[in-house]
Amino acid sequence: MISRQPLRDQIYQEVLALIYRGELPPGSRVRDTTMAAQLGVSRTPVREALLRLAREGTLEADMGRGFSVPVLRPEEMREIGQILAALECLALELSAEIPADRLLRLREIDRELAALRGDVDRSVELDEEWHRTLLSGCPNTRLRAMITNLWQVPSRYMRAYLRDAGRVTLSTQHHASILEALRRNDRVTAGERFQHHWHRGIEELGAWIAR
Amino acid sequence: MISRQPLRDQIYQEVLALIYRGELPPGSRVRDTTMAAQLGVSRTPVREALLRLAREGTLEADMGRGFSVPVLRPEEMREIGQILAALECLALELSAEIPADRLLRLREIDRELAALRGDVDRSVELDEEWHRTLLSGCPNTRLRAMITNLWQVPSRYMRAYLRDAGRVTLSTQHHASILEALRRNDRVTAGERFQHHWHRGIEELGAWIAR
DNA sequence: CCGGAGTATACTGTATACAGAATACAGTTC
DNA sequence: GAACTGTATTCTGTATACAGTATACTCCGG
Repeated sequence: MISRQPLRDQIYQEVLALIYRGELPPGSRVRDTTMAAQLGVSRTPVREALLRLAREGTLEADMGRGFSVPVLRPEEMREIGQILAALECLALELSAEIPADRLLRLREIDRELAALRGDVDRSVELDEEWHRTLLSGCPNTRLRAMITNLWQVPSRYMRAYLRDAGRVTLSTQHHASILEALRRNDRVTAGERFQHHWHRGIEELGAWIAR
Repeated sequence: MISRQPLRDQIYQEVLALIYRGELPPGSRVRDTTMAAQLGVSRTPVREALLRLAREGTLEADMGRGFSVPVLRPEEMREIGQILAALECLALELSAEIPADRLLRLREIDRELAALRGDVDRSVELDEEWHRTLLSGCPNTRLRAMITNLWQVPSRYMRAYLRDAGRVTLSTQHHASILEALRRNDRVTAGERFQHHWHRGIEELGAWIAR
């Protein structure tokens, strides 16, 4: 079965990648006509992609003034962080006991993450994959999709932070302590540690943005 | 200050209202060209509105086959219900103590809700307003916006249910018990009752859809 | 040398046009 | 009479065109 994806979805991915890679830095305007020319498509699917990104918080849309990459605000990161912490905890609660092979896979990702030095994009990707893997057993499809979508905001913040601060030590020790609780199937403790993990991350990013 | 709203937003509201009112029943296809002609605008802003509705779950978008109003599935209601229960609880936790005048306003809405007989749309609107009012003190703007957006799914289900079942007794007694806990500023109990409220609602709707 | 008004340019928001795919229907064959 | 195939029509997805508005630049006055 071959899959035909609408242009808007491919463009969506492409623009997201551009923002993630640091081209299109915060504050820069995104002109649909320019983007269309750059990607070799027309404005219509580009605008559809940009409108979606705007609704998801990765872009800003001012009436009559088009789209721009929003500047990083500690507030925004805090708000999204609170939401994601709650939703990921919920997803964990709704999941059945995490099977051993998945716990193994999670440890493996952490190892790879710890071994990385300097590759910002790969680091954040691995962190995201860790969370996705952890919650992959949650039967609430809609919830999983929402979490994946919301992640693009922290993703943006983390990439900017790591790139700027040079610090590529994503807190794998937090991950480890969460896994430890899960290995005992102690969901309550795991949830608490999850919350703690998020709050620490928010604080760290907030302090950095405040400069 | 006059507000110029993009057409796509006005159309968004309009189509949403059409679905809510029961025109465009579940399963019916929504053709952008027809809708555009009906509203006296072009296809472009219509498609932008429909794409947004599709991303929010109020419409379905099949590649190459356009848009349609999804049929009601107990699964979907359960999934959204779990998410909304968690998010509204979070919003309540993040809120400062509910001031007396807001508690009064909430009681007033409940009274109005109890007095209604048969007006489905008004009932659901009031129920939504009750929740919006309750959480209006939450400082997490993003969270509030998300909750409002997510509500369109339960809204659709509740309207269909009430219209079909004829039963217009939206559980105001649950509301009352939640308010009672809040009056004592007992957030934990209020949260628990909130969860209970949602779960009962989900069960009720689920049982009805299963027929 | 600085500030403001006017014009020119560029860009957004919306409308229309076009191409390819999906569906429905009819004709033909078994 | 039923099933399949070819064709016509409709509709989606994408491209292009147009109009109104915001921005930038220049020219003039102070």
